Amino acid sequence: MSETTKPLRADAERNRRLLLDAAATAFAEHGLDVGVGEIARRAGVGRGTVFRRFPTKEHLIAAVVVDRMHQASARGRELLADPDPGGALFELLRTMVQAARTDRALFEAVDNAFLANEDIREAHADLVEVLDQLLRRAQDAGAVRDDVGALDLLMMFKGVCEASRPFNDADIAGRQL
Amino acid sequence: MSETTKPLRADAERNRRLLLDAAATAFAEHGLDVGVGEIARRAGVGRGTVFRRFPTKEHLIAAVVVDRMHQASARGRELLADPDPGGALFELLRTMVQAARTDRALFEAVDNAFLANEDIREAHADLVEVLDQLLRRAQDAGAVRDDVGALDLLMMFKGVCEASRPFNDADIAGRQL
DNA sequence: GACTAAGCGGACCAAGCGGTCCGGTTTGTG
DNA sequence: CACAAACCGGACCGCTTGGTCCGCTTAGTC
Repeated sequence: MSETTKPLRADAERNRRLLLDAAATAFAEHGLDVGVGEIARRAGVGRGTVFRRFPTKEHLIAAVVVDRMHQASARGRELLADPDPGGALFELLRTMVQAARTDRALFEAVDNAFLANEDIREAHADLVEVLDQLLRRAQDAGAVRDDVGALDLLMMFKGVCEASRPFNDADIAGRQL
Repeated sequence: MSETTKPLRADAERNRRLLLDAAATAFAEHGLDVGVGEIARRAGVGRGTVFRRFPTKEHLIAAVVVDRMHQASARGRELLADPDPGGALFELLRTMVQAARTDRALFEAVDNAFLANEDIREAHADLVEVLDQLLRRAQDAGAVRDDVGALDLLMMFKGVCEASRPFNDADIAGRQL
């Protein structure tokens, strides 16, 4: 895909992960406005390190988004092997809703940065692809109506997230199918 | 209600309106992070004026939110006289969706500031009340199912906003009823 | 084990922010 | 018309933030 970057040194790679995770939780807790300093502190590295790994704060954000999307795609691919197609699809959606509720700030960021960032588009396309496969499989199994596409799902998904935020149960998603 | 504040001088009142409007459009265009300076510039007043009228930027935001909510309530009250109860309710929802799409930043603000601000709670309660009346009227006329409350509507409303944002048609709202 | 390139941290900088203050101007009242 | 109170604008302040720089440390190779 976009792995044209040469491998980082061991410590660099380690810190990259630390930063990605620290940033993710920081964003989740305090919104996208958390200072770079705070993130660096949480990751246990210096501020300078952040800016060498990610030339700009926006790059950091984008990287986190991409990372999260990859996680979702990966989970989706796992679920492709699940014996119950309908359940598998449902499970992924549940996971995504859950994630979106915690990492809310990130998904706001997606809207803003969508057009601008190549990597995000790529990761997003990948996610849609997996979702699509999962969906078709569920449809072939007769677990889901045939007249919906993956994009419909994704859009609906965002709606559900937004609507369910005030409450604490995630099973509202159930009514949708 | 909360009109315990004594009447402002003519120019002061005028500037207040200018600021409220300028802030609303500024927020809509550039998000809640627009500087106070920018808002002042748009309104054609000095920065100092902003802070005398609204002691804090947050107060400004809250005031804009309240203002917008009042507008919605007012529109709702007008619609109470509409001969077609179902259509009236639907019309208000459409208006709200439309408004929320443009003033998106503001409705995010509601989440954040909800608990904190008295005036917002008040305006919100008022809005819910009108919505409730409109809803009951529509239900009495048999235009809407009986098993939904105003709060259900409001929640659903937010969901619809979020979901429909990427697209340009607002008639997705139609499917909900 | 020594050499070098990559990586590190934190001092440093400029910019922009929200918020304060005060000398001059406007409003409207008697 | 005069006068006080309310209001105005913008210079000013302190603080935080994203981003740069450079002397020192570490990883990996021969």
